[in-house]
Amino acid sequence: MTFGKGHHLHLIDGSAFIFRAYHALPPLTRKSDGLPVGAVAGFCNMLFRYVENNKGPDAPTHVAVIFDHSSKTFRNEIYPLYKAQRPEPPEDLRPQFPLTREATRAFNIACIETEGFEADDIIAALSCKARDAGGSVTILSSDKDLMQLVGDGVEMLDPMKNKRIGRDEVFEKFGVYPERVVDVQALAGDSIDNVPGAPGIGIKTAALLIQEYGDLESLLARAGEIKQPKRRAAIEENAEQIRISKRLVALDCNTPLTFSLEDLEVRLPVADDLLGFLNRMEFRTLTTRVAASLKVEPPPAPTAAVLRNEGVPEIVEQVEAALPFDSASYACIRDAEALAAWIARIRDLGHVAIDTETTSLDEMRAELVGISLCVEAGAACYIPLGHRAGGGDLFGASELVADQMPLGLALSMLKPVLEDESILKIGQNMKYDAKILARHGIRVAPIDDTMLMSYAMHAGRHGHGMDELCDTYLGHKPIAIKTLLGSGKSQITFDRVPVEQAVCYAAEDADVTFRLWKLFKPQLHRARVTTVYETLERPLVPVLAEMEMAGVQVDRDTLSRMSNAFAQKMAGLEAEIHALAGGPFNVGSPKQLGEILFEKMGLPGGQKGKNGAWGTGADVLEDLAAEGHDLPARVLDWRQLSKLKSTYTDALQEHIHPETGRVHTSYSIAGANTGRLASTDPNLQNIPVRSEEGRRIREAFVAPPGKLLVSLDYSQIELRILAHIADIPALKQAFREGHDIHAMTASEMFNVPLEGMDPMIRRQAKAINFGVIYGISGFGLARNLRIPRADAQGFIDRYFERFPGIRGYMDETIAFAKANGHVETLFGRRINTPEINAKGPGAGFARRAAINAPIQGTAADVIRRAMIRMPKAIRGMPATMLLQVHDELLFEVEEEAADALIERVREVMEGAADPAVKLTVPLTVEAGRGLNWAAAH
DNA sequence: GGGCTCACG
DNA sequence: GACGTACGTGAGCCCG
Repeated sequence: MTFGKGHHLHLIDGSAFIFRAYHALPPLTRKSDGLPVGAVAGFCNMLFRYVENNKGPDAPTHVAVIFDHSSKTFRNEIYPLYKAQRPEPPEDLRPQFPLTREATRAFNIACIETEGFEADDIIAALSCKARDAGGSVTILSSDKDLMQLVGDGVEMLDPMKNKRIGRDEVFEKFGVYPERVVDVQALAGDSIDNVPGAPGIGIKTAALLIQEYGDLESLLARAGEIKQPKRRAAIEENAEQIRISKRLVALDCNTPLTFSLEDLEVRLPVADDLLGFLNRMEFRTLTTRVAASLKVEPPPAPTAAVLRNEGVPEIVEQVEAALPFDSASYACIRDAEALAAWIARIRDLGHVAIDTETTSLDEMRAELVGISLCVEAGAACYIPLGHRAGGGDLFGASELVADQMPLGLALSMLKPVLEDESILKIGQNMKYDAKILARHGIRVAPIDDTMLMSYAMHAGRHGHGMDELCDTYLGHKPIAIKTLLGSGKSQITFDRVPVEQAVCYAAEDADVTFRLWKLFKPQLHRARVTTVYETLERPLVPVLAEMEMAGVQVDRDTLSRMSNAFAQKMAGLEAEIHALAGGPFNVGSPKQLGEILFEKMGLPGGQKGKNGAWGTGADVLEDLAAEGHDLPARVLDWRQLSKLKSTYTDALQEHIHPETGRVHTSYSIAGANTGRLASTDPNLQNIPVRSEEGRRIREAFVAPPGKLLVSLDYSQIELRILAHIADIPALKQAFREGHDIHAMTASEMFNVPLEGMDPMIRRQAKAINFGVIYGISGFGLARNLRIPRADAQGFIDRYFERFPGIRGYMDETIAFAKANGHVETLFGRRINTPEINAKGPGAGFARRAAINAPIQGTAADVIRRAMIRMPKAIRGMPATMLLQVHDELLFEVEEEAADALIERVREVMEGAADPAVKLTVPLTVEAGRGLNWAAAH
């Protein structure tokens, strides 16, 4: 049949699949002869998954996998340097190229490559041809060079993210629609493919220019009109180079084809061919899997070796992770006999993935509704325990639905397993489940946590939530909780979800967790982060769980009184503000305030932001207030009170637990990229302290009768770490001798004596010290100190002159990040820096973040080490660790034991780097105590 | 739901 | 002459 309307062509970017597979998998070899086959294995998994996922009514009618033939193409005649700096493919990948072609043919999918052309050219020609014939096209690739083809029935699909790329997505990426993408690419160039472009012009700028001038030729013709001289020169002087670049990136619909679209019609795999190939490759598990899918007997293994029993575990894991998900296969456990069978299986295997379903995300209030277990990929079950009938009476109470195990019985059966030292419990964000189970008297141990594994390997690359990990690494979108619970006002709690639905959702979560674990466990080692995971991530889980469950006592009356006082003051201020403005308006609306200040009142110095709104930040208002304007001064006061009231005195009261009378925050271990913790619900890491008025909120954080709050914090820990890492003798000596580090810096920089130093000079040195930690810039320092930029730059220059090691540290860190795509802390924590080679303003952000990360991250590692050692160190003392605020730990302790506690904790904190890292500066800890947090700090 | 503003280290 | 910039977070509010 002639290809035409109603037909749908899939074009698979084969080369991208291969490289993806190669880098995603460990270097596997064929058992019988050592032939490298890792990439082939991954490639086959991807093809199998593709075939399985494309069977329904929406299935394509035509499909082809397109490969690059060789590295030399017609583009090298246009520009000899094109892709010239591209490294040769790795030694163990090269022999796998022909095998991937063979694999494609084994799947009975058209396999296409043409001498002298890139895969992209063939994809372009096929897309055009199919589109012109009236069919639709999906290109399975995430290659930006193909985005110019999108539109008119042609779309792309990123196969890893399962994300559709249409015209709008292209616009998002390039700032122009597909037909102008080549213009933008021609201007921006591409350092990876060696497309020269215009120097200093990145995608952002190129898009702006094309948007303004319409297209590339108009831009080149009117280049003289460009206002910014640098850009103008870059374009005027490189016009020819830009035109060449355009020819390099433009894909040609007329690339010759030696076959017709009809040749690409979808064909079913021929069982003998496909199984024969897979078997020859010795992909045992995949062979079995494919045979099952084709409903034929798997062929006997070619050798006696059965991979599962004889090692090469990774390949089994990879293949297992890729098995299709089947929610119909999940079991629902309703009686002790069935549960006993699963427990026996768990004991046999020595591990289990577990997930709890509850009525709330707040572990301190959540009620347990069910538990899911998974013992191997696809083998999962759900135990409903607390599901209730839909409606309920007036008070929301309702009966448990029938046919559920009694909660107590299930837990008493599971407890010995969950507490068994020889059985590994695997979870995604185990702190949550551990806390839920702890409330039922179960101490889960030992554990592994897939969220933390991902964090140890991929911090900075992407988030570590289960849905995202599953989609990214298993190519599967798990059932969204929203589909069960709904959202907004009509949202229900999990106990109201029908058991049948709950089984599919909950068991799948355990299944996903198990598969992620299978995948991540061997990868940790290859990423060299096993130690980080095992010493800085995993052991923190029980420590934080204890702290969160302990909570901190907060006095409701104190907060309530403060709220009332704030409300009164605010009302007064509001009246004054309205009077000054000559009419009422919403003081809390930056938009309205900006209009009042800069339009109605016509005050000077107003600046509009990028979306047309007047800036009304504190710095702007402070400047206005300093010029004697009353209204902005009052607004500043009002804002401070409003913040304190809504975020603290009001909101904190809501967080006091009805039974414990305490506030239980939750720390996310994998929240901040640098290794810091983040505190949520409520955030207890940003309780005011800098202003006198705000600091009083800390008076509401109290010690119970007979006890004291004790606070210990590291003094200048980040500067000390900088002094150590950058190896600055003067700084290190100052820290060893206990000098005032900022005064010392000022003395060194400005040649002034320490005695009788001007506080302003010291303040400037302090700002520079902090700036260095943040990846200093003249602009930033100038803004912070409110001095001219040239002066700020002068300070920085002098600083680098005096402490050349700092410069060295910065340069080396950037170079390391560029070469490796990540930076590291002293303890080996890895912070990925995917944007480090970006062009444009993003580059600055990435560079400063890369400079900051090892310093902030090392400090975070140090306090993590201290916290992990703390339970043992203070065992037997009448004391509890309550809170962490980045460089501070807060404890509650019986009065008489405060001295002993401080001594013990200080010892642990000051020695926390030992013995893994021998710091060449001392860490010192300052301690305070009192009846409330304000007094203890 | 994004942007603004502001609290902390 | 002004692409834009100090690093890392979370929460509450306004507004479309």
